[in-house]
Amino acid sequence: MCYYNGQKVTRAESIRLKGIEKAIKRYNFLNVGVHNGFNYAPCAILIPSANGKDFDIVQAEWGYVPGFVKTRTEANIFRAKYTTLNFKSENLFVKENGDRSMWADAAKNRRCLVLSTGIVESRHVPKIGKKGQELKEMIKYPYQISLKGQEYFYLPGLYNEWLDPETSQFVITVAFGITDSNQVMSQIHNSKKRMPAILTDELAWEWLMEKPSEERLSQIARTQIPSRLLDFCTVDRNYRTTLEATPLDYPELAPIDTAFIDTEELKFNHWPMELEQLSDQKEEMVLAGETIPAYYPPRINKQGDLFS
DNA sequence: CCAGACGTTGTT
DNA sequence: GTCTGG
DNA sequence: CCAGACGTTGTT
DNA sequence: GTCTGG
Repeated sequence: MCYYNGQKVTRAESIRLKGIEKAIKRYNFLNVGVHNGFNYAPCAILIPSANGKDFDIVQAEWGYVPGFVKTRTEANIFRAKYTTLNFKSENLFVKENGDRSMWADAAKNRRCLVLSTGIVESRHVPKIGKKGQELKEMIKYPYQISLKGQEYFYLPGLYNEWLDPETSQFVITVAFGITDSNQVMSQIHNSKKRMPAILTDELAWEWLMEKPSEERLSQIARTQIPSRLLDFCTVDRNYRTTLEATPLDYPELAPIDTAFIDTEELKFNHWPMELEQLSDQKEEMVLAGETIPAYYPPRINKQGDLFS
């Protein structure tokens, strides 16, 4: 799984996908180093534009809420009960038991892309006792993982929307797909060997704009990026309060093994052997004109009462 | 994912 | 330790 | 028929 | 809303 995602596009003035650019400078929710999924914070997603030939960048709450939920209160109750920050890409249309999955309708009709500038996962290392023995207690070392040479990348998302009758806000909620981790991610996220699917621009476009078969959509959602295309570094443990992934070295920590990297078997070999460098050589983002403020959802407990 | 609770009673 | 709520 | 679930994990 | 389990 993956519950911490960065959307800190500080250097680019636009988001590009397959040659199409959209300005982002008016969206102030796009400059966040780490979104905490459990805050259902506003985040940026790409959805197809009305003409079907282009995309729009819109705001969504991270934490998918299914269609039968129509009010903020019901949504909060649902989210308090279920974790819908991610969907298992293996279960995009069909559950393990063969039933149609809860995601199927969105997978067919409401696909989107979740922008990422780096995800955060923790590596669990056993504490060492006084006599050098491994203890059951784990020390957690957070890592930020990103894509070599790219300022941002795309995760396959599913969204849903409802008109909140209380606030007249149009609410979009979103989840992104996770798959088996590759060899590097298995060492970092070693407690649960899962990671988000990371898409090439080609696959992102196909997921967002085309009408692939269920089989093909499942395949795209399960895309497993090769280890050698990932960048990673340890970051400061306070990332959840600062909402920033600040690189920090932990000298006591054994390095991640990358000796295998050229021979890693690619299970879902959608990725080109060499990643084309998109090289966003853009200047510092200049906030100009009117800024669209982020809308933070009200928090409501199980009784439906507001709290801060 | 982390932080915090972790018990009993009564009550429309 | 383990479960739950956010 | 109604009541309840509807998600992700986990495991040596 | 819709499906499943009892």
